[in-house]
Amino acid sequence: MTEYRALEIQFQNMVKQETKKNNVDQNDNNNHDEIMAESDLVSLSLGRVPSNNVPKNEDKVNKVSKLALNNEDEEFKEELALGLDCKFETSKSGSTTEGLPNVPSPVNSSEVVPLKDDEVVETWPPSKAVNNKTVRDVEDEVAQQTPAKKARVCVRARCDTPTMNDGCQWRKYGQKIAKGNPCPRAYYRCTVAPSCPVRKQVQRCVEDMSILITTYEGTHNHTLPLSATAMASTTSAAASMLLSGSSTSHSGSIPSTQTNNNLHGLNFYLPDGSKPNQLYLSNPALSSQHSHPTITLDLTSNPSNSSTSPFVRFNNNQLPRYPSSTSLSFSSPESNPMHWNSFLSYATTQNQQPYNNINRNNNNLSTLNFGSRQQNTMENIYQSYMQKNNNNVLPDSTISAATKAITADPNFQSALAAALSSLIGNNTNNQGNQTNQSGGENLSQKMKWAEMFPVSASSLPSSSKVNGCASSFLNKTAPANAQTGSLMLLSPSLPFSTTKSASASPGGGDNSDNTN
DNA sequence: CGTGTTTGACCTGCGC
DNA sequence: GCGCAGGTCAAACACG
Repeated sequence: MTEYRALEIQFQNMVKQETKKNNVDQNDNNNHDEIMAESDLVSLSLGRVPSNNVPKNEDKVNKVSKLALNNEDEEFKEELALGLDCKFETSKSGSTTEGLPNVPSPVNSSEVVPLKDDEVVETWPPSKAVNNKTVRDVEDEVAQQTPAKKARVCVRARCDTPTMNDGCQWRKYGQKIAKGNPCPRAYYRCTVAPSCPVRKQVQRCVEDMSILITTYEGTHNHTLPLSATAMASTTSAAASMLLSGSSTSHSGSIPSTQTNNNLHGLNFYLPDGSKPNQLYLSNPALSSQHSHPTITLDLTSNPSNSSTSPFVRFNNNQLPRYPSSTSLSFSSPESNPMHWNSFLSYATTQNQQPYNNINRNNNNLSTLNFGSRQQNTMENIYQSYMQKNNNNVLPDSTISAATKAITADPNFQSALAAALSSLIGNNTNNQGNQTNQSGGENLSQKMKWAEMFPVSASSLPSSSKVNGCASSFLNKTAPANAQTGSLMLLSPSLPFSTTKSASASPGGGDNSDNTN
């Protein structure tokens, strides 16, 4: 532990030094505040590769900083990639890290998504570029990057269409009747790049045919359409979360108590005590996937579990039977995703000031920010929301716990955010499929939202004054909103994606009507 | 004609 | 070694 702490401090010092260097290199002093603020944010870098020739190791350490310094819009489109490069910066004080002794380091957290050997070579050649790493570091990386089986992320969501429209392009290459489920399982391969190893399986749930079970495997090795980033970041973060937990669990060198504290990378700090509370996650979806570490994101509603916060529900009375698998439930107890739609819209509005500050100088930064700086905002949002819905009042302690749960772990934050975006996308999608009145419903929802959370338009930056509410942005296509910043990460999974519907997944055909 | 889907055959891993 | 089930291949087919 002493060595680990020393390394951790050393790493943080390196990050600080590199950040300072970049600040000097970058003559634009206006960027300084945003950069320093950025270090406090939870940032999904989306695998964006800086265009300047930076050595890989330096690149890893400093990717977030460099992201904040890059100003060219075109590079955003060209170099936006997804998968392994979710970067999480802890706060400068290091209190978060100290409080969470086993939180993976930023470097490790970006490298836990499994890869085949050849992919490792492609992405991080084990060459001289890694000369800063100790032998042990390299060994750890190898151990994490080459698990026995690829991690899988299973997404359960209610969906009427044959597949969820996750924004990516898929080609069906097989279909099989699996044992125990009369519904055929379809196999899809990512066709964005010929060599992309990502595959997904789509199958209806045998218990509830309205639930679509989509299982993602692998990591995209190419740039992604903006509309595909939400789901990809979800799966990436979830896989990262899963593997960080499982790899730790399987490590014999770490005392078991510490191992437990870091299980699945989720540590939650409740307000009633200083001791961290571990929420163990139930694990209902393992039946046919024993050979693969699997994490399940449950976007379906489950009325039997509706006693807790609508933010997140966990079955925390049960230890995971399978250490390599995890289940997360993002269900809404009311089964009404429109509430989440409103919620996110408001959150975006509230957060536009910092994002626009960043994006003025850094149009290519996609930042998903549920970080600690926004904690108060998150609480305020939720409490305001609850005040407007008196039939759903929860104790303050529950609200605080839920908020802290969301803000405590960056992996979880990103997974949650993208999962919510997926939920919204499905909901909007269904509306569009049912009738042609989705526009009217959106308008209606916007009005409801404005009623719940009146926001002075003058308080918003000029660039965000379009309709004065971020929900309006949900009705637009992704590229047109490149400046809206963080929630761009959320919008891509919405059904009005800009990918060519002809080559999208089968569900995309149904969704193409919603493009406008 | 190009692209995507279908579907039977084939491959592979695992349990017995 | 055998059988089963999951997963993949690839020729045939459909569609715009």
